[in-house]
Amino acid sequence: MMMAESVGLRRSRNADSVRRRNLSAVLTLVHRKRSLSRSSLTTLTGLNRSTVAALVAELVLRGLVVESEPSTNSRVGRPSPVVQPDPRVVAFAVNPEIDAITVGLVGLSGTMVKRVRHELERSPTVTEAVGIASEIIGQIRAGFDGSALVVGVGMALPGLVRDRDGVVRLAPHLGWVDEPVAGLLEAATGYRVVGGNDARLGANAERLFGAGRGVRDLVYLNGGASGIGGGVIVDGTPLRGVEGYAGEFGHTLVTGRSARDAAGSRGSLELEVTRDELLRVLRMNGADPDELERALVASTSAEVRIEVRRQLDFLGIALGNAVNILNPELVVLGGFLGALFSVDGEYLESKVAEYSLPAAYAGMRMARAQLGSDILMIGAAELAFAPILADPANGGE
Amino acid sequence: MMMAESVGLRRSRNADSVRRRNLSAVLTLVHRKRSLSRSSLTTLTGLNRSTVAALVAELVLRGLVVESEPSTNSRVGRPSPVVQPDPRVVAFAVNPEIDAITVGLVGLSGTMVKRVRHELERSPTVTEAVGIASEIIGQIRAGFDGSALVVGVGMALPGLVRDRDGVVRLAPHLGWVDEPVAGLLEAATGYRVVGGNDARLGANAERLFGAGRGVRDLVYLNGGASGIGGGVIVDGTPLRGVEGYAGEFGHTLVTGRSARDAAGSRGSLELEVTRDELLRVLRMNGADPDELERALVASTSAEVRIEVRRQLDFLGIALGNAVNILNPELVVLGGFLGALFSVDGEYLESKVAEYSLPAAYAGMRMARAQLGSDILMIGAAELAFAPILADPANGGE
DNA sequence: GGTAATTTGTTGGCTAAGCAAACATATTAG
DNA sequence: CTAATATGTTTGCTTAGCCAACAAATTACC
Repeated sequence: MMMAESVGLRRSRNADSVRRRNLSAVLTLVHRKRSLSRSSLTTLTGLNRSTVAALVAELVLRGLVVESEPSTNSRVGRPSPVVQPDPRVVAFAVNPEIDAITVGLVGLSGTMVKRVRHELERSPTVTEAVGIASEIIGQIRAGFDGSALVVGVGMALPGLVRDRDGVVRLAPHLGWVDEPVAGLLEAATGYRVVGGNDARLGANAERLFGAGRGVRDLVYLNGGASGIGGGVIVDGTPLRGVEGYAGEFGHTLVTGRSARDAAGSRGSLELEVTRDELLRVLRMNGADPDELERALVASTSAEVRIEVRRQLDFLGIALGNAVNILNPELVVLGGFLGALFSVDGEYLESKVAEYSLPAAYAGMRMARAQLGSDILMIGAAELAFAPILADPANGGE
Repeated sequence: MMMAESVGLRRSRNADSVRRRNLSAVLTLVHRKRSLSRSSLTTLTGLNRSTVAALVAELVLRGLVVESEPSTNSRVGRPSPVVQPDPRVVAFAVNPEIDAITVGLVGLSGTMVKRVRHELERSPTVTEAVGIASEIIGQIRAGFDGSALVVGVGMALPGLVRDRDGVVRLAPHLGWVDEPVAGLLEAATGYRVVGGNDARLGANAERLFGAGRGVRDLVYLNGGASGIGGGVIVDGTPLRGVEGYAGEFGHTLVTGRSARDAAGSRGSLELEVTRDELLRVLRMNGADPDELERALVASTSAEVRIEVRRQLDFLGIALGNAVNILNPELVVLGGFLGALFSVDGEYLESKVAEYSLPAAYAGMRMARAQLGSDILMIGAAELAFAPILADPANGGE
């Protein structure tokens, strides 16, 4: 059993796994493209016309997709019906933070249906977070007309999350240690709840619907108020590691301090590259990402310019190392790292070039994150959609 | 077509791909285990008895495996025939180095059949390397009795290799730049030739037949005379990156020097952690790995102890970063890095613990590489075996 | 405006391949 | 020597994708 895994065989590969794979392929395509003609499904999957017709029919029967009249502006030939995710299929997304808990309702098309942000006076305990989230979920649920199919709840958690069971091993900013958040919310709501690290979910969201569409190998780094998180997509799949902790770029050592002077700080990326320091040199307190970016771009202060370059130097080291190790096609920068990139992307690129192998650097490009504030909602919902996308016939159980 | 890829669908998933997958699963298991009863194939694959019988029969017919009498010491019940790789199925492995070119003949069971090391006065040009390799291959070929099935040639190359076409982008120690080595050897021998970075092939070999058996996420680092190479296995698959350059840990920045004093060296791992420096403090010139290790362990010199710790400090930083980013289950150290680990593994572990997140470190262990000098031969041959393992029915073309 | 070309949907029969069940066989247990 | 057990072997069943023929809906073009 363990050995079967080691050959790379996931499930049974008996005859009916073919059906499962094909249903999954079709549903996944519809999910990602949001709208698609049946004929393009045929070309994209490489399956026979008649087979695709049968697959789509089954998905319609299961209430996962809807088929509608062909679009008018078509080419020569018989028009092909349009296939879209059934709007009744939804997932909840939950994102607890220091100052708020956000709950969203996301459709199978990857679009936000509803979004509720509950502001907080102080950082919530696990019990509070679960209580508030389940209450909001209950409210939204009460508004359903009965036809909705909720596939589950995905949680974007700011910390180390063991993805097997959604236990938060450590969320320093929330002060959570070894908290079975997913399990608690599951008990409170009755839905299946899956948790994941916020930045890793963001990486996946950017790959599916943002700057990384169609890219199979990318590195995503996000700069937030509480530090730097990241995620890696390898060959189209989010990198997990053994227990789901992969992608912690924030703790990469980027200076020799620790090795040199024992008294110094650890010299990790997220100690050197911080939003707070940018705000300080800009003489601002707290700002939303756009505001920060405008101020950075507008600033003519030498102090600001120097600080930006200092931070870009360190970011360049971390990215250079990442490029050497992972040889990605794309590096996506989100949060205030995106702002830094906007301010002086060329300088950052020159630094990455300096610290990475020419061949690896040559195959790479950089981009800002495209998804805005919905990114974590979409990423979290993706967790909840995953089972049904992988196995549309039995994904519910 | 590109999009089909982005859904994670490799080939066609029509009905006969099931057969391909199952044949591949069986042959891969036989390849890895070397010897296996048919009944254990049934349990390991999860397929039906009769299906496995048919699959094995087809593989026998194609000359890829042999079935033999059941082993005598069996349990209750009808004994099950033993399935093994057909010994006639072989691959050539080629490893050009500064001072020698090694050619090996490796069986489908992953064992060395023959090995020829051709010593050189000076570093070979590409033409020389290809010439020598193809001549040795010709000689070995001449000794075949005609029944041998050569699936191809795998090359372990000390440098950056674009794995799509086996072009060496840069092999600093050999002085090769943008050399289509694989193509040249293919033309010279008529066999299909595939090339890969030596350390990455080593990582795969260790995973299949060495310290990493059964492990799905591992990081491998090898220390050689010419630097430090590495490879990463993610979820059971070697990490490639876009063009196959992933795993270049040697160039990881482990000091802040470059950012601090522009005059200093780059401060990369392989500039700080070197075999030459160990040899220098040991007052040795050139030594085989075992000799170096014995000397290191035996030495009581303070200078040696200090240098070992200095190198372990840097190695600890690089590994700590790697652990944070990749969250591996196992770190395997080969070459003189294995020797360093033997000398003071506990110190290295303490350093890795210091630079990595506790949760990620807790899930990890370290080990020495197990495969000796055959590692590159086995890893390279694996490249040649890959097509036939993936598609036993048509892997030849 | 009518016919041809084109593309796609629909239907019915075919085939590949895994599965299940019944039976056969070779071993150990006692 | 018989029972228990595990596995090989054989036969027919079922699933599901494919193909080919035909139908339908659109554009192209005279």
